[in-house]
Amino acid sequence: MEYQRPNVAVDLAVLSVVEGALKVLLMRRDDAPVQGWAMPGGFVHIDASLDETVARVLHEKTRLADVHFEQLATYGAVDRDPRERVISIVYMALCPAEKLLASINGDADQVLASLSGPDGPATGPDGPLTLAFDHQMILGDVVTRLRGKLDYSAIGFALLPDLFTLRDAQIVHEAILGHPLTKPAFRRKLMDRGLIAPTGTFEKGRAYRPAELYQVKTEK
Amino acid sequence: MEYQRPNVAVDLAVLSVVEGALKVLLMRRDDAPVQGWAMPGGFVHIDASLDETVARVLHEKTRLADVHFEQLATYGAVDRDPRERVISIVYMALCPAEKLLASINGDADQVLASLSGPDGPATGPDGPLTLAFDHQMILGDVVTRLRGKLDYSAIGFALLPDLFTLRDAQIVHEAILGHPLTKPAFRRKLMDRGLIAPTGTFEKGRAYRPAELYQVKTEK
DNA sequence: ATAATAGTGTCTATTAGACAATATCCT
DNA sequence: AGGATATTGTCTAATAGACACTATTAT
Repeated sequence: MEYQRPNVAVDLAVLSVVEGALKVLLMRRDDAPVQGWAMPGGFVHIDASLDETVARVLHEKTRLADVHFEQLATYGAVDRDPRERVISIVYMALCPAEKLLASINGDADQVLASLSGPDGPATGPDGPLTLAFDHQMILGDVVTRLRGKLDYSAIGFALLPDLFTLRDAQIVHEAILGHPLTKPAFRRKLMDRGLIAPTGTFEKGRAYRPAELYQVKTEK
Repeated sequence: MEYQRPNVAVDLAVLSVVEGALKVLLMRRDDAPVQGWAMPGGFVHIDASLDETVARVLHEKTRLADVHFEQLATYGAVDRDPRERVISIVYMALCPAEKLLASINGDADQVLASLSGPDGPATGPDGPLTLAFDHQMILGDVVTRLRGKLDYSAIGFALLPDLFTLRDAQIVHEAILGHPLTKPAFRRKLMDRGLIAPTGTFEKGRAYRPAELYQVKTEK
């Protein structure tokens, strides 16, 4: 081998909108000298593609499967891991709230942290969290990218279940953008983009008027 | 070492707009079994950051320095290089035409290929080129990203010299987008975005009315 | 004066937000 | 019947394209 090779890892920003707030799944790290909360991650093996590695890490750390993910960026500062050189390819994994909550039930080494904006800290139930490595900075990039892709891609729908109301969609958009939207304009834009279609069925069990359920259009 | 580590390289899409056409710098590869034209690239050494590696490769392969570059994406299919596992972090380097033309003068192993769109082939002076590895697909992603960032970022100005006319800027935008723009709307949008400022000086040596020279605003 | 391009003004079509009215369902 | 939310309609402000007009410079 001509050159000494760096380690290559994938790190995952597992994202969801829970009760109107954008959340990311973090795991406790206690291996000295690296302490604090970190995104789940794992090394890229010599015979596994990046996508296969993401799926493997997702399953190992969260038991999640069939989750939409896409690449964010790659981070390679020499000393981002103080122990040895690690280049991290960061992916965003987007998951509906119910699905994520079912998969991380009751583990004290995991936390769903709130992300308020590109510059705000990741916040757990007891206040701001100390993040390991450069993960706080990366999560800033995550929010920026999410906001940027929200209205020209279908990325927001990956955070919703198969059937959802327009109100659900609005809550997801507002959580990512960090500010409220007006209902008629939001509704029009969503319909005009042609990505979703009404199903003719309605939600049940609500105290008041039920909303129609929509789904993402499959193909065209 | 617990796992066998993959090679990590950076590949550069060195881009410019020359005579109204979007161009990318490609280099001939004759090492069997990999043949065809490829983006310049190089391995990431254990003690060099990604940005340092990009600057090093730029200088080694093109003698260019002080060029704006930004990360595109990372490609990691297991067999994208048939010889051994290589994960490539691809950067776009954006360069004004005069500067690029001065740096690649007269080298037969280099070509400035035209990029017509996300799906069109890279085309040299004698027709479509055969690209090595997955570089044809990557160049499709390059064009898509360029087009996407064109009107919410300052990326287009990195392809212009320090002083430029609004006509120059329009030519660059049209080359990237692949379709003509209307002059008043383009002019208004550029001015409204507040990224550039008139200098009060004018171009010289034109047969007809000279246009005012603009520059990118430094800070605010 | 003329050719050719620089730069500006106006009209219109589209889009997005604010606001309000009506519709519907559960209790 | 009443409360709360769903859904729709209208008005207005901002934006972008089309088109036409005026301005300026070299020859």
